[in-house]
Amino acid sequence: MLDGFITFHMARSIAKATASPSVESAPRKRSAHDRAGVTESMEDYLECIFDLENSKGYACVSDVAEALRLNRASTSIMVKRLGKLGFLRYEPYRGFALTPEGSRVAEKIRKRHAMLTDLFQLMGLDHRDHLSDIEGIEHHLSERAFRRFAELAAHLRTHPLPRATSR
Amino acid sequence: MLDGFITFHMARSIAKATASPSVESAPRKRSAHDRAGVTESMEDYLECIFDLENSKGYACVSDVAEALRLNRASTSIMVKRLGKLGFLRYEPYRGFALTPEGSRVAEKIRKRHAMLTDLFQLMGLDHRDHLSDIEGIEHHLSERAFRRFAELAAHLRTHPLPRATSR
DNA sequence: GGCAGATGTTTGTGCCAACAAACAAGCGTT
DNA sequence: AACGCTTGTTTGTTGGCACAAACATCTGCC
Repeated sequence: MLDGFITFHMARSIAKATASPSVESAPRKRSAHDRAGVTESMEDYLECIFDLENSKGYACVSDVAEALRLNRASTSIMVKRLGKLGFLRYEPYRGFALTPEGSRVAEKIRKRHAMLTDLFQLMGLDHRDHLSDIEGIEHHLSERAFRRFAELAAHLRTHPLPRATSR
Repeated sequence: MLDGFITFHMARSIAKATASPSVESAPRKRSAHDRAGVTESMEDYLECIFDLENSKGYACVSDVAEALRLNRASTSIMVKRLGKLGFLRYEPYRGFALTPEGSRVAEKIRKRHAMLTDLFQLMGLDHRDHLSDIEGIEHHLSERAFRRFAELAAHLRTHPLPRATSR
């Protein structure tokens, strides 16, 4: 067993004399998120609160929890934390609302979400089947990439991509 | 202060009588990853090990740690875990190597990485400036979306996208 | 054969983020 | 005023994943 690298240490000696490493060495932000202290999770909450405020005028813990399919407890804790961080005006038991800063973050994500939904549609991918792709990607688009992808979408609208090969 | 929602409970009563919620309610996989028990982190490790095996013939804890800019301790622990999960053949102090299953996962990510690098390039986005976009996105592309994006890239190669507007 | 330095592993901590269960507050009804 | 339902909060636990520091093992070299 493990015969695939019986020569492990042998190989190491050889490598020392020959090859050089440096295969990959990106800066790497662990756990993805963290653009200036905002985690993906926070972005999700903020986006959701933003949507709720826009659709029914305000958000409450229970609605956010339900929309995100999370526990009320988790939501309450996060709302409190987002308050402490300045993304929400928050008063225990009284409610909460986005601050301009929170709104800014939420809108950034919402825009990415909308653009991606659009782009997927234009590529012939039903956005409802690809919600998790979209939700995954939306947190990882830099401003530059976002703008360029938006241009791509605009281009595809006038110059449709040929129909998918298979499927 | 907080005057923005003094009418919180009032609003709630009103809402009860009028609007309906259901603003958003996706299935949502918390923490993104988790395609059959493989976390993003694991995918990163596997991809890295894959690259190392392909470039110098084998991988060791220190190289992986260095490539991912992580602690040797973290790496050691994860390697052990990946072994237990069947992605690596692993013997303490002796070394490790990808199993076919580990290879499969790693290659899936590597392909997505390569495709995205290509796509970004074709869109006029220097992939080196957008490594974190790419690394973020590569974990979130379903097979279907991946194939379609690959087709998009192929198309862009023959039908270049008009130059970026501003920047 | 034994030591030093490199490499690998274990242990103890910390943080994020989820959950369940217990508890608190607000509001309507009686 | 008091009960009960809904909503919000706190507490205790869990799991992932990172780190530093302590410890173990291996290898090469004398």
